[in-house]
Amino acid sequence: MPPDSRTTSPTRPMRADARRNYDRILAAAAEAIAEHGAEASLEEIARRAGVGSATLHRHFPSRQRLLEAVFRDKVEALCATAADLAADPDPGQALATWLGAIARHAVSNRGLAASLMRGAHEGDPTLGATCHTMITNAGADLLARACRANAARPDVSITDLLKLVNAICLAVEQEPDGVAQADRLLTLALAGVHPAGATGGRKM
Amino acid sequence: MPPDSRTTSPTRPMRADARRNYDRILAAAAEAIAEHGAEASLEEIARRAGVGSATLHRHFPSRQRLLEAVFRDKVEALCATAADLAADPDPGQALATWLGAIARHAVSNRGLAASLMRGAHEGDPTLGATCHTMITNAGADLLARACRANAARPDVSITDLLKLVNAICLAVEQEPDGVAQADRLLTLALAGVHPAGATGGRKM
DNA sequence: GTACGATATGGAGGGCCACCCCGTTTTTGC
DNA sequence: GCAAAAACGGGGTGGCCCTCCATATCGTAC
Repeated sequence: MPPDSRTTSPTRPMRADARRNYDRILAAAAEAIAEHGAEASLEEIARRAGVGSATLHRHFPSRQRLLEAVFRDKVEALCATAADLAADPDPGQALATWLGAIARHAVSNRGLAASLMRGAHEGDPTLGATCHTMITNAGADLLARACRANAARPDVSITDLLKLVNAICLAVEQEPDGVAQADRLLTLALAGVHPAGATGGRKM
Repeated sequence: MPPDSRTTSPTRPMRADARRNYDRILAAAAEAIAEHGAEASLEEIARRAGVGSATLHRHFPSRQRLLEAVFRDKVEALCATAADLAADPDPGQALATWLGAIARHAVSNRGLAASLMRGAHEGDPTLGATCHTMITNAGADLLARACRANAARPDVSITDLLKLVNAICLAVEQEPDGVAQADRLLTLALAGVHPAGATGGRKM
């Protein structure tokens, strides 16, 4: 959803050329990020979009904003998946499935993990609507259900869980067999290092 | 150990001024990396060291080399810790303790995780002696012992385990309460998401 | 102590980048 | 059509990484 595609709005609708450039930049950014990851050159994106670099910066004041716009629909899809899974008869399984889906998306869409990881932090008070908060909200229910069904430790937070998944994806996203690695590491983290049945706790 | 401090050596010893600059650069790099992480500006490091940027590049042909030199002693300490823990009566506990130690070091020494994560990969065939391989070798024993004591799943590799730890550290290293977060996430990953006693496996 | 060859140095410069300023062009509402 | 508002983009600034090569410094043999 580009900022002002809706015509009836408190803020004036976008001018036609602005909207066209906005879309072009988004398309070019998607391409470039797929090729070079979240650190893709903004100038190259502008070049590909056939737009001056100033225009890019006007539409997306920060790299994070651009990333969020690029991945908005993927994130929405993941949120929808979460909603579907909320009806799953096995809440523990549902949570695991969802985290797996995030991992799969994050590894095959370079830059997504980075986008999910950083909230609207650092003096960018775009209240709500960031990828980070969207995913967090979507996952909270899933985790709560899993907890209630005694399929997840009660002391684990959705924030920690997502941080774990994203950390894994970020770490393996530029390796050739990233998908396989992410899956293996996530499975490991969910099940724990100790063999099933061994004492679970850990002290240091 | 600077490359050629030893006087009896197949390669000629370093010239005194070269050695002085080498040390200065290392000190400046440690400072800068502590402040700005693994992506600290090389030019600023050279500036702080009072040397030209060419000198820095001559001594450390790549950022990775510089990181490895900066963190060499920390890594050696971790390896020594591993050696000590190899005598621990509880191999599972020993492994967990060691991984925790890595996490603590990695979070409080910004850049260490990044240095540990990347091996000598990408056309930099500095056979052996990289941080990555040192840590991997040190951990292999610990994991093998834990496995034998049935305190770790037999199908987990030391590579995966370290990747997990480093991923976590990389993800939280720039947050204010990084140490606490890293510890929480590592504990979670080691113990698993499922409450102790629940079925361990996960399918997707 | 001096002279000389080997070694190390660092400033200048090239290529790339993010970000901003401001004169110019395009769009829109009337 | 027209004027005001909105958007544009070339070009400038400053930062970064990295390399070249004329110069300075060191170690040594005498």
